[in-house]
Amino acid sequence: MEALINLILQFGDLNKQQIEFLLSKVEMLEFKKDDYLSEAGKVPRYVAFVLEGVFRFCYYNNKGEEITNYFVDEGNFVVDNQKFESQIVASEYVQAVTDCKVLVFNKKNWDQISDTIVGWEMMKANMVKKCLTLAMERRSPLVSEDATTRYLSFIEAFPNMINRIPLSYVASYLGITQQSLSRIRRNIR
Amino acid sequence: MEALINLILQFGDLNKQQIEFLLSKVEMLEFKKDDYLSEAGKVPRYVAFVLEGVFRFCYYNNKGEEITNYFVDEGNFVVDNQKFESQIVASEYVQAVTDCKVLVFNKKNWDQISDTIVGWEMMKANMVKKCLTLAMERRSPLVSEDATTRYLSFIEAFPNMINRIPLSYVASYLGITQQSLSRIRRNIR
DNA sequence: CAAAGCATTTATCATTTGGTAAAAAGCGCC
DNA sequence: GGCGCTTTTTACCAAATGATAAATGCTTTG
Repeated sequence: MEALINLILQFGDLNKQQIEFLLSKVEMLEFKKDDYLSEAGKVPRYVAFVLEGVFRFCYYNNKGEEITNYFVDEGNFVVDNQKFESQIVASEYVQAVTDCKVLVFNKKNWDQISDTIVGWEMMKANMVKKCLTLAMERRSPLVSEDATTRYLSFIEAFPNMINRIPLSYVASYLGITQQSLSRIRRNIR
Repeated sequence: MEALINLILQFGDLNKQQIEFLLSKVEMLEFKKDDYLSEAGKVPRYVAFVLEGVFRFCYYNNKGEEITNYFVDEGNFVVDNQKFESQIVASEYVQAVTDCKVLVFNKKNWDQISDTIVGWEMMKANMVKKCLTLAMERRSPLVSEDATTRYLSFIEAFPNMINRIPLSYVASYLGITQQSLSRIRRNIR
């Protein structure tokens, strides 16, 4: 709980009452490895905060290949924000890469927070902005660098994920086949 | 002017007075092809709205290669938002790809708008969110697809830029050499 | 422990892309 | 029109990555 509050307080001040209120709206959930937090074709149900584990965003391209877009681990929010806020069906999956424990807000509770805490909308907007900016900074270099450089910068961006994520997910995040990634790892050693 | 107001009104309502006030804070500037709107190592001076022309974001990697990150054309804001808001030095250049005409807000005026128009902060946050989301959607597919597919989706994302942007910029945006892009164009025909 | 089911690594060859260099095309300028 | 400059296209070979297939390694489970 504390980790969630600490994160939120980086984006604005809340008094004790407001924090109490927030926590009264939260629910703890567990996801087994490979479970979906939200699915393409369905409306996302939760804003989730990761207590334990790793999630990934992924989708399928027109060749039926599964593409991993992004990883999220402990201490961060994981949500298909745009689709959650407007309650429309998602085009991406959010899947547990490991067993996960999360705190979630459902849409009703999430909206009640906006209605109750003055300034919450602004805090929320800044949280979203920060997440998107970070994601952009991490994704952008993936286009222009060669595969080895991309892999090295992946390790830098997600240092404590490397031992918990299947090789194939990392490979698709980097835009290469898993065979290529395996080869790259050999050459690095 | 009207284009600017129309864009802004998509993110919230403003009365006539507020629109007047906004317009009193704006300044028209022209940039010649290759001029910089903002530079790496300098604090961005303006939020700019493009009336005519195309800008690009670019930077230099550790091999001294120039990498184009993004393009912005008529009807859109162009600004290194994060660096502008916090007034810290940028690491990217924003350069005119063609001769450009823009409306700009300097930092002082931009802040005055926040102080004057109730709800402006929220509108601003939503504008930034929208821009970042769009940029993410455009950049992400560039990682996982092959070069030909990337080029085709570039044309789709920026249909009226293709004849105004040097081949080399497009190539670096797509993460390939200009020779490769030239070859790809030949094969498409 | 053995068997089965995944995940990862290797190997081989085809294809794509990069690097270098040079030719061709486009464009402003005198 | 011709000259100089920049941009784009070609060509050639080297290097990186993809596709396919098989081998190895690692877990789970009975």
